[in-house]
Amino acid sequence: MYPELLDHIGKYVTLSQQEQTVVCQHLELKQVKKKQHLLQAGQVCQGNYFVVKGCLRQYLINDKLNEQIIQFGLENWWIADQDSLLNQKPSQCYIQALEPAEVLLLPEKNRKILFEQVPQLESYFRIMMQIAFVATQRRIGFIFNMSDEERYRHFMKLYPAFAQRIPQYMLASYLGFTPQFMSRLRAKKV
Amino acid sequence: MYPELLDHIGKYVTLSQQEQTVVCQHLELKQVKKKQHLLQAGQVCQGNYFVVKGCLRQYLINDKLNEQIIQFGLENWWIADQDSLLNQKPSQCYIQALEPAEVLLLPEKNRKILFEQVPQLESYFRIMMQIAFVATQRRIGFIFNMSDEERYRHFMKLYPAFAQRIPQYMLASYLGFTPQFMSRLRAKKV
DNA sequence: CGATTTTTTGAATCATATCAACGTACGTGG
DNA sequence: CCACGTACGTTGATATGATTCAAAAAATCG
Repeated sequence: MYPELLDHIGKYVTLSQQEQTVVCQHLELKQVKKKQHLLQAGQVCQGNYFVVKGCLRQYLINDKLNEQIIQFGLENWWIADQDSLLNQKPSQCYIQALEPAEVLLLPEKNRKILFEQVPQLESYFRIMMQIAFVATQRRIGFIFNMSDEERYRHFMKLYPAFAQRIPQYMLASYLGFTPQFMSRLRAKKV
Repeated sequence: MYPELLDHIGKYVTLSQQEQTVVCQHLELKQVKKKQHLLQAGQVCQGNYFVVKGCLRQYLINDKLNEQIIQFGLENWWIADQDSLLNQKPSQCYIQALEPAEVLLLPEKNRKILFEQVPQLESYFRIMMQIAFVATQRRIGFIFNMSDEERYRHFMKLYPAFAQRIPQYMLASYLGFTPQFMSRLRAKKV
């Protein structure tokens, strides 16, 4: 049984004891080493990963051969390449552990079987997607309506602890500017 | 019966004749005049709108009192403020028709009832959210990895017809730059 | 047709990138 | 456990893409 995940699901839908057991039977617990990849560009994404412990990033390599971070994956959140999953096509991105991590994999083929047995999960995942969509839309709003400096300060205010956890250049990449610029922002008195 | 929507649903899940009828019974057809709003900031979003005909935009007013377009809604696509719907909170944005339009409203309270009667719809909406999420994530990739000019040319190549349908300054807003800059891009020889 | 909305153009300015060099920290093998 | 190499962070000078403000020109609408 995986209490972290079951607790998370419990916030959105109600599962019986038996359903909880069925859910856990369809998952695979994976220990991931720092810097290890769960997904590499070119592969079809195996399924959805629930982060029990640790911190992951999803990124792609752009035309200038720079890494561009699309998203971070933290405790009690899902991470996957939904595009690759939905269309069963090779991914364009990478998912990598930034710290030693523990994740639960819900393999895509198990997902389909599981959703038939526990239909509430369809609802749970619909809500997860809705939340992810809203968050991403909001991020676009920030990108367009705030300067890089504002966005940086906003992020630091919201997630000061998280910023400590990752190298600065990764945060710069996520926020959409260069590490040099970020260094200047930090140097600047507020 | 609303064939456009039923066709669309049919691409993702299978509904019986009777289920199709039930779905349509929970919808409200609305004729929307040009410039009319389906949602105003401060209101709780009424539900999901399926665009049968016409073109809508979802936008917010930023700190500098400029309109920032978050998304367009075209034929055979859904538009709504998911944040407002999910959390039943007042919206921060507007949804407005750019042309005389015809939309189907699935009111939020009907949605819940309907999903119980036709569980495949939960799956259908899960997929809609997943598609929307992927599209928005991809948009962030474009914003970070392409210059404004590249993004403009990319958009024009993908959706030349759509670009004709809306004022330039709205496309500029969607792409994240000023109308003046867009005018200069157009003036420039390719 | 006049009124409003949308697009264009010019000049000045600003935010951020780029390139390059140097400083620091950190983890890995000897 | 130290030393070395690599990864990460800082700083300065210069370049550039995009914004701003202002005004005129063009298109659209009732």
